[in-house]
Amino acid sequence: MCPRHRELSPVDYEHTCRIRGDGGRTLRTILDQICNKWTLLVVATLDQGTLRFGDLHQQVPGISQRMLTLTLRNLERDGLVTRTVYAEVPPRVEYALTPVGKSLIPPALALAAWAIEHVPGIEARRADQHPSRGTP
Amino acid sequence: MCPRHRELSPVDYEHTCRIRGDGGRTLRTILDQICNKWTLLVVATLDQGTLRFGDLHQQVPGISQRMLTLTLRNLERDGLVTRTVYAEVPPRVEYALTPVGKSLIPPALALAAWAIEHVPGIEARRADQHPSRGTP
DNA sequence: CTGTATCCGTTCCGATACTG
DNA sequence: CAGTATCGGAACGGATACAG
Repeated sequence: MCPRHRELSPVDYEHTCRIRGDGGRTLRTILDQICNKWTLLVVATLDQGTLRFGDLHQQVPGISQRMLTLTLRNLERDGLVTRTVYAEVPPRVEYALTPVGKSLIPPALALAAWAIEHVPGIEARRADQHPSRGTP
Repeated sequence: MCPRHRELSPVDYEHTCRIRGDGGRTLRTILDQICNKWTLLVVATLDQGTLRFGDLHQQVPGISQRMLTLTLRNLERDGLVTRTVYAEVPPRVEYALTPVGKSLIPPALALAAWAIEHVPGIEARRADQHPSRGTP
């Protein structure tokens, strides 16, 4: 335990160090992973079950073909989704969550719940402070 | 409930829709907010209690003065932290979490716990797939 | 001590065109 | 259907210098 934390209560220490940990490196690794605007939404969408590329493209609103491909490639590389190619004409490719991928859903839910509860208030604040610039 | 979700089980529907919600807009709002590399670390650091600008600069490893200022200004604008200026020489400015800011800690913990559990495996996968650069 | 202003390279990502 | 390739604008963020 680092000296600065000696006087914190156990619960505070647990909070602080679990998040800040190794100088934030572990947390930043996952943030780098999920914070690219699309990853979490793709994972959440795949929580429904196996989906084809085209289905994902339809169900994740606003994602471009390029970003969907890149996102899925990263998720596959990290072992969060599986990619199954069927040698048919026309081609069919199916994506599904691995157990590791599924395990990301509950933390994502916690974040989503927080967002649903607090984002409206945050946006109201922003609107108050920048009356001209709102949601485009 | 949208037509595509009619046949999902209630729990699946709850999962999917709580995350994907309004086309992912609410979730993306908070992701845009916390995914800027520093916000979550600053919030986690402030979980200790009130801190001065210089303390934060020391305790968040690697953050630049500029990014700390910008991050704190955004958090203040969104009502997650308070900023208190004391008219002294030299000046003293203290930052603290608001209740809304504190409420972000538990979801952040859930994410951090996931990262601590799974990031090592993910990095091992990446290392396997990119063994070395420059092998002849 | 607590910032602001400016420069500037890097990364992100949308649009578009093309392919098996 | 399921990608890949390329371009270019925009945003991110580090370094540095300057200021109240």
